[in-house]
Amino acid sequence: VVAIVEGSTGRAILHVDMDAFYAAVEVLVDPSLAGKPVIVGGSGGRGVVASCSYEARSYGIHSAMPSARARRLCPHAVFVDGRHDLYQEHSRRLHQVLTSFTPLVEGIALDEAFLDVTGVARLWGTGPQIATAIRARVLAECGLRCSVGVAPSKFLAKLASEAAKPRPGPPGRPPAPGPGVKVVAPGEELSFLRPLPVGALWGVGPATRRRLDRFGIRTVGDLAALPLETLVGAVGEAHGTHLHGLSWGRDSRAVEPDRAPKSVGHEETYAGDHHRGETLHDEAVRLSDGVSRRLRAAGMAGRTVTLKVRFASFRTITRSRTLPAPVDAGTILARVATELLAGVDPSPGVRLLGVSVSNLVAGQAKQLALEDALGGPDPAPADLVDGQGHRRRFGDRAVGPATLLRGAEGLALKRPSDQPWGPSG
DNA sequence: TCTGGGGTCCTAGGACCC
DNA sequence: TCTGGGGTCCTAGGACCC
Repeated sequence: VVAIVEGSTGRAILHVDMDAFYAAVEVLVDPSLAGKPVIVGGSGGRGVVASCSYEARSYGIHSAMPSARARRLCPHAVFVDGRHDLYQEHSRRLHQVLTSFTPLVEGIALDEAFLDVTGVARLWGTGPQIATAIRARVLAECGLRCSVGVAPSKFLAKLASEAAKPRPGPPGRPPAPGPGVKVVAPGEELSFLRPLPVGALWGVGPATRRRLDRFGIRTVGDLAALPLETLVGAVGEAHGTHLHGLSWGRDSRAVEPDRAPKSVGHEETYAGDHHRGETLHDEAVRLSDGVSRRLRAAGMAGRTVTLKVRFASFRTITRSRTLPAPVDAGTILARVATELLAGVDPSPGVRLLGVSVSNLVAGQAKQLALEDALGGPDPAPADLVDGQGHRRRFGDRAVGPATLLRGAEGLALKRPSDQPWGPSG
C-alpha cells in the first residue's frame, strides 16, 4: 500500500482534522465533562452550535444548528460559551507538533491542516506511518484526538480524514471509534470517490447541490458522468471545471504554508434588532477599534473598508470604500465605517453589523493624516461625486467622463467633449 | 429550526486605460 | 466620426468552508 501511495503521482498529502475540537478542549480543561453531551456555542436566543462532542451528536446535534434547537433535542446537554483564545492556544501546540514533521504545513482552520510529507520519507517514513505517528504525538502532547487522511492530493486526503472519524452512537450511548487513519492509494481514487454523495466534495454546498439535483446528480460518480459543458452551464465556468476535475480524482493544488491573510474583520449579531442610527454608529466605532487592534497586532494595513449590515429579514448588504493608501488606525476605520453606515436606513431593524478591512499589505501602514485618507475634512455629500473631491480621494487617474457626468449639478461637465484635458491628459 | 463569526473565492457590471 | 478589445480596479452580492 505504501509503495503505491507514494508511487505514481509522487505526492503524499496528509489532512489532519481534530475530533470535535472546541468541545474536546473544553473536556480537556474540565475532565468532569468527559462522556457527556457538550455543546460549544452561543447559548443566547440567536446562538448556533460551533462544535459539539460525539455524545451530543448522537442526538442529531451538529455544528451550525441553532442552539435553541440543540437544547430541545438534548435538554441535559452541557452548554459552554466558546473561548476562542483557549482554542487558539491549543491550536498553536498542535501546529508545533505538525511542523516538527515537516515545514510544509498549511493550516486551514484552528483544528485542521494539510501536510505534504512527500519529501520527508527518509526522516519519518511513509505517509501512513507519519499519520499514525502524528496521532500518537498529538494525543501525548496535546491530550487531544485527531483523524488523519492520507492520499496523493489535498481533496482526497480531506475526504479520507472524514472517513477516519469516529461515529456517534445511538442516543445516550458512547461513540464508535473510527479507524483514525484512512489511506486512499493511487488507483483507488475513483472507487473511493464514486459512491460518495456530491455534497461531500469541497465546494458543493446547499445551492450547488440543489442545482445538481435537477440533473439527477446524487453521487460523485453521477457527477463524473455529466459532460463538462453541461456542468459548466449549470454552475459556472470556474466552479464547473474545478468540480469536474475533482469528480475524476484530479487535484494538483499544492500545500501552501504561510498564506498571508486577505482580510480582517469583526461582526456581531445582536440579541435584539437595532433601529436607531446613533446606536449603530457607536457599534461601528467599537467594531472598527477591534479590527484596528488586530490589524496592528498582525503588522498589517488595508485599503478597503467594508461595512456589512444584516436586517431583521436576514437580507444582507455590504457597502465598501477603497482608500488611496493602506490604513490601520481605528480613527480612520471608524470614520469610513460610519460614513458608509450613514447611507443605510436602519429603520427595518438591524440584527448584525460588521466591519472588515481587505486589500491588505504587510508591514507598517504608511500613516496618512485623516484628511489625506478620506479626501478632505468632513466632506459634504456632493464632495463625494464632484470631480475635485473624487480626484482628491482617488487620484487624477480616477476621474473620467462618467465620474464628471454623475457629479453634482453645476460642478460637473455635461458631455465628454467638454473635457478640459486633452487625449493624453 | 429562524439561522454565529471567522474567513476565502468567484462573478458581473461599470469605469477606465492603452 | 465612430468604434474595439484586452486588462485592471472597484463595488456588490453570493456560495462556501470550519
